Amino acid sequence: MKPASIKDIASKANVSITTVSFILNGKAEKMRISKAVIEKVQAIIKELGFTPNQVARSLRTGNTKTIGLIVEDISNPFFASIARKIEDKAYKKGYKISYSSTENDPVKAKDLIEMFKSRQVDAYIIAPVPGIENDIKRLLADKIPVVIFDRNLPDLEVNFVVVDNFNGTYIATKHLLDSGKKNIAFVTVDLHVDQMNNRLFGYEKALQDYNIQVRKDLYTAVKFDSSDSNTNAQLMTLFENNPEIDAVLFSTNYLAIKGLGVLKQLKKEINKDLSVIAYDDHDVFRLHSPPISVVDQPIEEIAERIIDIVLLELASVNKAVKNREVSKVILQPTFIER
Amino acid sequence: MKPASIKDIASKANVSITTVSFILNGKAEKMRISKAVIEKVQAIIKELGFTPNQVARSLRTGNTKTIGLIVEDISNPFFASIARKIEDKAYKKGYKISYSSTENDPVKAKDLIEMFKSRQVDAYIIAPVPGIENDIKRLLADKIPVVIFDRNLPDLEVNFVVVDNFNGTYIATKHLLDSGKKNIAFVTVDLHVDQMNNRLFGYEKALQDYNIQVRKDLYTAVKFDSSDSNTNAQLMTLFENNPEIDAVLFSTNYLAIKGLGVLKQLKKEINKDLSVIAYDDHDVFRLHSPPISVVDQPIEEIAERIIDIVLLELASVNKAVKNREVSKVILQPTFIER
DNA sequence: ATGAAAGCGCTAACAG
DNA sequence: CTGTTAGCGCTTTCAT
Repeated sequence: MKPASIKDIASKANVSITTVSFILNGKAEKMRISKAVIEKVQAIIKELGFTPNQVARSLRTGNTKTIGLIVEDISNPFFASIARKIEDKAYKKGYKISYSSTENDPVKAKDLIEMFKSRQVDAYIIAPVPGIENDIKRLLADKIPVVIFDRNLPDLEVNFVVVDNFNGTYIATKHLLDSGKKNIAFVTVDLHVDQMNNRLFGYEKALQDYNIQVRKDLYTAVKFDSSDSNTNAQLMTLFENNPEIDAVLFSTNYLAIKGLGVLKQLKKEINKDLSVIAYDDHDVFRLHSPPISVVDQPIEEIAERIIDIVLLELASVNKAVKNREVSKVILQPTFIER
Repeated sequence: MKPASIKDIASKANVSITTVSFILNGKAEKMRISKAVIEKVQAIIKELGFTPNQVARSLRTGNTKTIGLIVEDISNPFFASIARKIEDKAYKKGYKISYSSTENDPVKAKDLIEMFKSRQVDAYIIAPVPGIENDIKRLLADKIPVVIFDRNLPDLEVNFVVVDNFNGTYIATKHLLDSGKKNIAFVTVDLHVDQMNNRLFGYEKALQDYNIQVRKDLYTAVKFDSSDSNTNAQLMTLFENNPEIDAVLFSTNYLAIKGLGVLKQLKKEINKDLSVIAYDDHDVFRLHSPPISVVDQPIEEIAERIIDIVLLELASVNKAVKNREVSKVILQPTFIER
């Protein structure tokens, strides 16, 4: 049985569909529709369990009450937590979230934006991959609200919410140096995105500030889509070839998790043979014996700022077309010593 | 600037919109449209970067190429991993995923189904909360594909993919008993859903099979939305009041993670003072010192079976209306000894 | 082999 | 205060 339509409601109530539509959209008051009619119509709506067809509504009004969320990988706890928070707030405003994972593939990312576009999502929340700048530019040109996060695209005049990655590794490295470490390794991922670059710079700058030479051989970039065994082999090599390493800073949580596995295999004793700092907190680090210090990103706040900006833009999109300033939010990471 | 419509393409190519539509939908051949026209139209489509408006298409055809995913909490790694797998396969078939978290609240769950319905999603993947049976029944009555997972609703004739929860705790408990444990505590969550009930039954049955009496005081049910500190206090009490506990089985991964924190505080030494088994694997358990044994659910396979069933139903929904048998998939957990 | 036209369900300008 | 009506962009039947 097909669901009831506005027409059915109208005929059953002996009113026009306009009347029903107005009541549905809370414009009954403004249109001075009689209380009696309003109540009658609402009773029938309830009786038939009628819900307006959002697709038809979208076609007519041009907005879908849907926000597109594009991240690298929704199963990464960092993104999953943000997704959850965003969903929560969006839901309260009647918005739904459609998500997609780019796997850091610009082609897929472009394709996803295309798909979302054809589905007419009202706004985009994107953790950008390199090479996607033009697609985002096009969105912006069409006055569609966009917020990017996690990574910034410095060339783009777009809302963003990022964490100060440079400072994150800077304070972590400084901490290691202050506690007397001399040979600090840095393990990162082979992605030349703004955020990873800055994490490297923070590490290097701290070393320089302490007049310690940056040693290329203590720096390892693991390929993004490297297999588990390749990653392990690469890390293994790093530690075996450089037994003088007395501390290691991992630039992502999943690398740190892999690294801990490798160190365990090598029977390196953490805090005795060497110190470990991870980036992005995770239960693993808190419960590890010994616990692992981390650079923590304020996930809740990231999510909140993102969705606030989106909802703000969404609310004002039909209002004054005054060119709103873009929001540039840079949050500070914190170092959690354990 | 508004995006191009099929009309624009048609007029620019001097053909009717029908022709364009046929070409768009791969029906050009069948309609024997000349090659010249096809090529001309396609060139113009590419030139204008035209993509069909999926909303209009949906209104007309009644399908949105969107699947609604309703879980308890998308940020839970179990659900996030499944979400990722499902997204992947769905994407390849041109489907997008809209997700929502129920927070185990039947009211919210109902509301979500309502929202998805009004958005005309083509199919539902649901980790059901109690009290939602009727809403699912209604979906089924409307011949909308539904797959439920994680928890079964025994009263419903609906596709499901679940893991044998009874057997999961049974084998874990048996393992503990075989290694000579006598006072095995069971920590679970205060949710009387099929899946949690079965985990309790598996534990109890194993004890009975070994002629060991089930002791109520070694069983603790933490409230679902209990605060961290309350949960910790409750666990603390359990271990302090019952120093004879020589093993503990946690029925969820997040409870086990909290439990490990508490045991750490109590300075209990794992594998010496007592053994610990968790439910659902997690990096935390693998990397823990000592590593924690777990009952592992085959996440990949769960996701695969779910999406396969959904896509199958979606593909056959317009075909013969023969009443397809519902798929009942029960997967086996494995015990990972560490 | 191609075009005209109806209509999916809804909103909102306009007319009474 | 309420009704009529014109689309939103697309698919598809029917006609040519």
